[in-house]
Amino acid sequence: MEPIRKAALVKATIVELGRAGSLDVTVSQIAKRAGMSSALAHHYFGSKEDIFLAAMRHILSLYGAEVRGALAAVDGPEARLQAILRASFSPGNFRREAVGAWLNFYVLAQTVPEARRLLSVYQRRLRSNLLSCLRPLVGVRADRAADALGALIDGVYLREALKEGPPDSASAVATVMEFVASELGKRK
Amino acid sequence: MEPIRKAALVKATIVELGRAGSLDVTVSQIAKRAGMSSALAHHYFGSKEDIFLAAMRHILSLYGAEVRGALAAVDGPEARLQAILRASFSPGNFRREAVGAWLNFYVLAQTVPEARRLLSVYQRRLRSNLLSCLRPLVGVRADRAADALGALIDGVYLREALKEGPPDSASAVATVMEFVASELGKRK
DNA sequence: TTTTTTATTGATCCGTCAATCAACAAAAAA
DNA sequence: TTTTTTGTTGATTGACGGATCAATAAAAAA
Repeated sequence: MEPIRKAALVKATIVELGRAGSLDVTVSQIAKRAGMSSALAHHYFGSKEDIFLAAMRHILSLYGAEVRGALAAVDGPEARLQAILRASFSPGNFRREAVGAWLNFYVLAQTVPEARRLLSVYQRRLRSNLLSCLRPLVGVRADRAADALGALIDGVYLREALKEGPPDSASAVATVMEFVASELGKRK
Repeated sequence: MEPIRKAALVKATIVELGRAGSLDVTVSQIAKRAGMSSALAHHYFGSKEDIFLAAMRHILSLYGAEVRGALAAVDGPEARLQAILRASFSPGNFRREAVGAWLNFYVLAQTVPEARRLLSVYQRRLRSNLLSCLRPLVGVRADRAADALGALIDGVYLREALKEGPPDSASAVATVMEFVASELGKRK
């Protein structure tokens, strides 16, 4: 039962986090959505914080898997770059709940060291992925470009959280591609 | 007394928000830092939410003033663009507390309509400022570029919230400038 | 079959906190 | 001076929520 319950709770947490748009979500709400009592949630995870962290790990590993999959399917720095971006804004990651949850993970990271660590891991991995694509393309400028591109992706996520209506992957990718294209010196 | 007390509370709110890194700041904490009782805080502002909104307006208007001032001092689209960026990352805005507060305003905007409205106003104004600089420089690509640049600025703020140590204005501006430079087709 | 482990919940405890209120002080107006 | 307005707080209320616990059922092991 344990793995099933935990998975249900993690999923429910992400939904509730996205719905509420803040960390002010009660364990009872989460448990209810996952179809169990709050006591059971506490039984499997020790605390509310642990539930949040599990949800964070889930989203992060989902994202990681998607990127890895996309990278495995293509060849060459430009194609790889594009793959990373498409994965970053794929419907799996770039959806209301996930975006809402994401924003809150940043907040969580302000107070919970483990959350901060997880977010740092994500940032470092993204950076190193971007760097390996950019280095062959823009040489020494790759470092700065990777920083900018990473920040840009996060910024697009952040702004999506404010918009209403369903997220628009295509437009998000287009916005980021605009940056990449000009960075690579290609004008259409 | 009213304006003095209110100002003190607003300032204290920003400090506490930055310190805690979340909206989980009690009225008592804020009031204490501002040198008064929580009851008095409630007396002058009706509710905690009003205090947050006042703090938000304060930061936003501070930012607006800085940008306006910087714009008034220069001429020509490129110089104006640079002025906006320098103002965005000037020590006045780009400091620990303000950045921490900023992140939380995004969270607040998820639930409080007025907060969302304020943030939208900021975004629109920034966008229109950027657009007026970019249009003469990159023509039809200006729209997308303005979106990207706006998101990039927010993204740099977001990431700053995660870093430890004092914010580094220079490096932030450099990162964003990297984008602008390549957008304008200028390689160094 | 008896015993132990696992799954589950309702009720409850304990702390926190926004908001209110009664009371008091002090300045301003009458 | 008396009265009113303004400034201020300690104490209290009422609600909420994380965590714990006692109790029950059901499955697994002995």
